[in-house]
Amino acid sequence: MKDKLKSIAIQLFYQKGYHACSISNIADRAGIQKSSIYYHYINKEELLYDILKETMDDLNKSLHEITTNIEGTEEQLKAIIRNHLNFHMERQKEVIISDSELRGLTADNLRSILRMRDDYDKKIKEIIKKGIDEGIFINRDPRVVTNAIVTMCTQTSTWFNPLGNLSKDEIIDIYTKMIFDGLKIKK
Amino acid sequence: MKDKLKSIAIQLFYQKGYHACSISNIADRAGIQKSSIYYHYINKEELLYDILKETMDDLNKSLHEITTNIEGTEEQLKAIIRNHLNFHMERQKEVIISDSELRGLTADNLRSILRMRDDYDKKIKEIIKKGIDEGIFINRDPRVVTNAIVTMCTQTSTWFNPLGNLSKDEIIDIYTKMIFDGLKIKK
DNA sequence: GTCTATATGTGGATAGAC
DNA sequence: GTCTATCCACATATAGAC
Repeated sequence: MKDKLKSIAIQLFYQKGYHACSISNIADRAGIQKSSIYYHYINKEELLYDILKETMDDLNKSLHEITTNIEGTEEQLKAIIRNHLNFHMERQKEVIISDSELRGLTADNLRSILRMRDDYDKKIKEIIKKGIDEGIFINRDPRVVTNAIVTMCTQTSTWFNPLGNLSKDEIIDIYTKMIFDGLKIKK
Repeated sequence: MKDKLKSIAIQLFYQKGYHACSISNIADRAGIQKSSIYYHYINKEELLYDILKETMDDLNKSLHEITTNIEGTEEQLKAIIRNHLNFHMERQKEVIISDSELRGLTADNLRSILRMRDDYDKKIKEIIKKGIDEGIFINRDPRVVTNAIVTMCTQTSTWFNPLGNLSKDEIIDIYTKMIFDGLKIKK
């Protein structure tokens, strides 16, 4: 039931927003009384935190896999982009909640999630830096470059349509080429 | 007072989120009773809609200025990117509300805002298409390319720090170069 | 592990005086 | 244009039975 509640909450927090979705809404859909929810979660925030924590954990784990198993700066960055895009197109609801409902967390929980997010971004920034040092990437502020890449990939969660006429792989291909080579035809 | 209420609402909707911010919160900060708000706005949603509408209006106007006053596909796209970035770094609160609180709108109001947003995106897509036809941009799905560019620029609203050590112009410069030429040093 | 019943607060919104 | 007073619905959360 705890898992069921979580997946209902993901659906409803995504659809209506955390504050617009009540404990009753979740209970109704689970077919239990709202008071029964408090057996599984001490309060509403813990339910939100559980979702955010799991999502960030999974994302960070997938990044760790890549940095330990793939060699070469450019290949690493390509794999990271592919992974980030896949993750955000596959788990659209969770990542949209992660991006818009952090204000629903109290201070400690917020800190914990922000630290995970910072760790993730920092690892990518280090790879960009490495590429600049190795002379394969153009020397531009790594913080800004990282933000640009991460945010554009993250936002696929908001517009990607699994039933649309473009597959995830086609989008990954376009994004990768755009990031590495840009828009313009070189003379 | 109506303007004052709007600017307080922008601040609070941004900080706490639309549903987490009550009419009382806004009234308190304005130094009036909550019932007095209903003299200016018929309900809470109209206040949200007023903010979103004005923001989208301003954004669309600025885009129209560019497409009528600037010649050349590449120069137009550069100006659009510069404008979009400037707008999103200058009006961070409003655009973040625009991006996260659409669910607070009822059907008619939502349709109206979405149409404005679609118009905006469509104009950019047309310019990308034109650049492809003219042989200056690489032939990739214009919808995807537009989304990539627009979303990465929009998200500066979430991380740009006006007090940070990078100016808006420096960020615009980096973004423009990344979009047109990518990350990699060409051999 | 889920139920019924309930406490308590606060939400958006309206009526009518000044 | 702002006030006081009030309505009613619904929010989160708890107590205690089954």
